[in-house]
This record gives sequence, structure tokens and C-alpha cells, in this order.
Amino acid sequence: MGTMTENTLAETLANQLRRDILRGKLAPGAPVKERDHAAELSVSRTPMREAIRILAKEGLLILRPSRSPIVAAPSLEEITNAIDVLAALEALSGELACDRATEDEIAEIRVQQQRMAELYGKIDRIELFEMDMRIHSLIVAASHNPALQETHQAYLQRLWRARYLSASRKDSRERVLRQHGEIVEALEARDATAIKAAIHAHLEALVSNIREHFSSDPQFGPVPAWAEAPRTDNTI
Amino acid sequence: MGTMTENTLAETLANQLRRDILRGKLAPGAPVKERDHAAELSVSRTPMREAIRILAKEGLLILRPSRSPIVAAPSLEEITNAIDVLAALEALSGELACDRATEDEIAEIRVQQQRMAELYGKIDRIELFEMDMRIHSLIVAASHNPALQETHQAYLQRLWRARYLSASRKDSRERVLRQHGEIVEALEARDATAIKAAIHAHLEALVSNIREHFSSDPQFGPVPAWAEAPRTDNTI
DNA sequence: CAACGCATTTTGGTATACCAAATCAAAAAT
DNA sequence: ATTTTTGATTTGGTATACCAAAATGCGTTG
Repeated sequence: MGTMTENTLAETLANQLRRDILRGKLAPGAPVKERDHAAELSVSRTPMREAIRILAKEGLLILRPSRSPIVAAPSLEEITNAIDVLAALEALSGELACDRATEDEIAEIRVQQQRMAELYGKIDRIELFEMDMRIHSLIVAASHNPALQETHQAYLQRLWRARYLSASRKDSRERVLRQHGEIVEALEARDATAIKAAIHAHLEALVSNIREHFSSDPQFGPVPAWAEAPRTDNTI
Repeated sequence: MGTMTENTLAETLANQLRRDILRGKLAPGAPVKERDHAAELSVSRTPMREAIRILAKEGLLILRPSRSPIVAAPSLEEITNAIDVLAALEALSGELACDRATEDEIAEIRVQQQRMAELYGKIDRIELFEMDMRIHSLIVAASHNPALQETHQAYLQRLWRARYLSASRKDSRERVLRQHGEIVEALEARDATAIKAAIHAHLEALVSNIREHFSSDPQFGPVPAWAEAPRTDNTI
């Protein structure tokens, strides 16, 4: 991970497809025909096929036998299920981080959290959203458990769209800030119980936020064009 | 072969490769050259390549740029890390199962656990081991969270080899039985706190068991030939 | 007009051929 | 004898061609 040296064409295609999906350029439910997409980008079917498989494993595409893969259109229930898992992963991360994180790592997390608090209101929601994700990822990284980090990253991807839409609610942003503060404080105190509680609270708020969205717009329309490409250090 | 018709050649190859890896026919660290393996099985490189990617995503193979993929040889630390995640996933499963499992599901789990207790000593360790896995999977299934189930299954795969070797310790088997009993009792009482504790205890015992193995044989030699092919309803 | 059936087409699955980067080894230069 | 260079070979990455199953649409038939 880390730098973005895209080695193989398939990875490049996967990243590009992922962006298109997450940004809503490819609407949920839309078919992704490997032939057409490959032709459109002037590549052969082979790497495109591989890219599709990658995204399928990530849960962004649904593969069905002898039929075009389609962009996943997770129901509220599926999103909630995924968040439940995400919460468990982050809670474990927090717990582990409490006794494995270095002082430097904790300091860096605090810095990021403070930067987010300062810039709140001065930057657009997309940047704010990315800072949010970055803080979560940093906490997971502080767990010093690569497997956990990898799985967490996968769930973050899968939930990117839902989280993004939630982040655009103005009223939710203040709450996010406060809850991040609680999490970081617990980490600084290396209080495993407190950090687990804080993380669960944070993500349960996310669930209820998304639930509201669903009641108004059950399908989650495409992301407006002004939303620029996300960048998480990683794949996206 | 299995209960379900294997749809694509790539899946078949992936399953076969997985068996060979888990049974130790392909030793940890061994290279898996897509050309040779494809030729050996009289298939083309394309599906073999795809199979390799599948197993890589599962963590059983390690892909390195411009070099043969090799069979993963997880260190004790990596195994421990994976078990930490597994424990979190199962703890969540237990918690969810406590208020979502149907009475039938709980009854079925109890049946399996009792069957395992009865047959203990009468069947070989491989069958016993499979029953162990089945019970764990049933609990996860009772969480009614497909994403959780999928991720859990992936970790179970990744840890199959380590768990298998641990299961062959005679002294550990009685403990497993008792701990399973505790887990099922907690589930029957729908006591989330108790089931989480029981699951964590169970898996921490697994860690210490594996740790002992490692101190005597750091590389985990191949599985003896008499070990027949595992069968989990699923992929293996 | 509806239902069935056959042919066309679309789509994914598989095989094969070609290419470029990396490796290894042998030979040449110092 | 050691190092360097270079060419042969191995290996993964990509493109393309072919195949079979499934969907689709149209025409026939009741």
C-alpha cells in the first residue's frame, strides 16, 4: 500500500472502476460488461476481467453466473450489517492500539483530529470526509495488525458511498468532530473500554444517519459532479 | 464432486489448489507457477491465473511483482493477528446470534455440539476438527449477517492449517469440548456477555496451543498423507 | 391473440499467442 | 580470481480468437 505505483493494468482498471462506482458515475444496479468497458478504454478483456473480479471480491460488484456483473446496490439492511462488522473491527483496532500504539502514532492521530477540527467549515465536505476516513485508518494502523488493517480497508471501501452521503449532512458533522475527540482522548489515556464505547457510539450514529437518508431516498442517487475524486493514500 | 456444482473452471482449480495447500501437498513457501500448474492439469493459463488470484485474496498465496506466487508461510505473529480478528468476528457473531438466532438454529447448534461430544474418541481427528469448524460456522450463520459470515469464512480458510495442527493435540480436544459447551449454553441463555467471554477464552486457548506448536516446529511441516480432504459444505 | 419454439445475438469462459521485464548463467574483461 | 556484461530463458502481463450457454426476438402455430 502507500505510494500509488500502479503495477499492473488490471489494478489500474480496478482503481478507475472503483472511482467511477464510488462517485456514482456508474449507478448502483448498472451492468458492467467486460467487453464493452474494455473496448471503451482500449484495453483487452483479460485485465478488465481481472479488475472486475477484484471489485467483486471487495463487494462493489455483484457477479452472477452467465450474466453481466452489476454495480452493487446494497440495501439498508446490508449496509447496516457491514457497519456492524466495521464497528467490531474498529473496536478491536482501538483496543489493540491502546496497548500497542507508539506515542508518535497517537500524537499523529491527535494532530489529524485537531486539524480536522480547525479546518471544519473552511473546507468542502469531500475533504472533510477524507480526513474522517484518514483518522479511522490511522487508528487501525496503530493496532499493528496488518490483517485487521486489510480487512478494515475492504469494509471502508464497501461503505464508502454510504458514508460519503452521510457525511454531507451538515448537522452530523459537528457530532463527528465531538465523537472523534472522545475516541482520541480514550486512546491517549490508553483506555480500551472507553475507546470501544466511543467507537461504537460513533458508528451507531452513522447507522442512524444512513437510516434517515434511506427513508427519504431509498436508492441513494448518484454523487453530484462537483464531488472530486477521493484519495485515501490507498486504492480509491 | 462436492454438494454444489462447481460453476467455472477457475473455481474448481481454486478449490483444488486450496486443498493441496491446506493439506500440505504444497508446502508453505513453495512457488506456484501458473504455467507449470496449468500444464500439469491440462488447462490453460487463464483460469489457473484466476484461481491463483482468488487464493491470493484469501491470503493463502502471496503475490509478488514479476515473481512466482508462493504458498503463504504465516509467521506466529501473523497467525496470532489473524486469530485476533477471527475472535472479534466470532464475538460479534455470538452477540448478534444471542438476539437474532431462531430457536431452531440454537437447537441445531446444540445437536451438533452434543454429537461432537458423543463421537469424541470414536472418530478420527480430522472429522472431529471438521465438526469443530462446523459449529463455529453455525454460530456465525445464526448472526444473520451475510457480510460477517463471508469475512469469517475467509479467516477460517486462512487459519485452516494452523487450526488443523492445533486440533491434532490430544490434550486440547477435551478443552475444546468443554469450551464449546460453554458457548452453546451462553447462546441458549441468550447471554451476549457470556458468549463473548466464552468465545474469547476458546480462541485464546487456540493461540497458546499454536504458540506451543511453533516453539517445537516453527515451520509447521506438511500434513501427513492419511489426512483426507476436508469438506466444509463450502469451498474447501 | 397467446404460447411455444427456433435462430440469432449477446455474454462470459477458456485457450493460445505474443510481449516485456526480471533472472540466471556463462563468458569476457580487468 | 573477481567483476561486469550480455544473451538466453523463465515468468508474469496483455491481446486476441474461439466456444458454449443463456438471453432475446421473431416467426410460426395452436
